[in-house]
Amino acid sequence: MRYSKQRELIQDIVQETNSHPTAYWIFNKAKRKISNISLGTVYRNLNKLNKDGVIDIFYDNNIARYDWNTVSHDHLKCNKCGKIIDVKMHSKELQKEVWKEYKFEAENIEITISGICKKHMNFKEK
Amino acid sequence: MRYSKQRELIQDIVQETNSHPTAYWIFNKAKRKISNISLGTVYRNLNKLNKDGVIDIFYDNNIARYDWNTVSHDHLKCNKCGKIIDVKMHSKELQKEVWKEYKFEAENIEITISGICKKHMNFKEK
DNA sequence: AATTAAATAGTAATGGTTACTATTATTAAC
DNA sequence: GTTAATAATAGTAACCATTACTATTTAATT
Repeated sequence: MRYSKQRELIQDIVQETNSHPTAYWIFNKAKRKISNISLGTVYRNLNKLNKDGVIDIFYDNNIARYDWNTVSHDHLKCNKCGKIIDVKMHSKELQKEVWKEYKFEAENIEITISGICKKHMNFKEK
Repeated sequence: MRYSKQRELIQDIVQETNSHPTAYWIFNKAKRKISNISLGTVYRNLNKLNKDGVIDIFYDNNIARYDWNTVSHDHLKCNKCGKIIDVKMHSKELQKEVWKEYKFEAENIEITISGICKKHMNFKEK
């Protein structure tokens, strides 16, 4: 793979945020540095970086989000503010369970927990 | 909500399969009974049935799949054959864990495990 | 039977993503 | 440093899943 400043920038943008950005968000951020960068370039490079194991893709409902964190982990998504945070659940046990119960050889376990984050919880209901 | 034979048919189709069909699959199946049914009608009614709690929606990467099974459960997806099967993991414990560790109030836990199903596993590598 | 409004078919529009193509830029060889 | 080869780009068109729009049909109510 040949060097390109566009790809370097895209990788930097993904690796500098914890916001699990969409391609479009990355595109807009990238435009501040390379004003004529194309959305296609963003997608092409995000896919390339993902195939090379540099970044992760996951789907939030039907839209792709990109993550610098490539080690297996899970997500909490707040239904009030939409924020997604990384967590590590004990999914090793799930892998064992799924093998024992279903003879299924788990390669990837994706857990998305939606609910209400600390910040947006009502401690007292009126 | 007023009766419509289209909605009844769509509900029947979803409830008669374990294949976690897409809207388009349902649309094609429905056409065999109502040849001029419209794809928009399929989508509108799937959403309506989901809001009424009659069926479930979940996302397989970026496409919606529909499920007659509305009680909380999880999915195993085989990377070889694409088949998705329903399983029940012990996610009550995850709910507790996420509360204890992150003070996050889980409402919905979605676990998708991809890997290799029994049928497509190689027991002996050459 | 007449009235009302919800649901439909058909089609256009939308949003996210990929494909295409002429041009540009990186790398390797001289 | 030039040249040659070709990977990557910008810009745009195409694609696919889904939603929105609108005139017409149909179920329910009077």
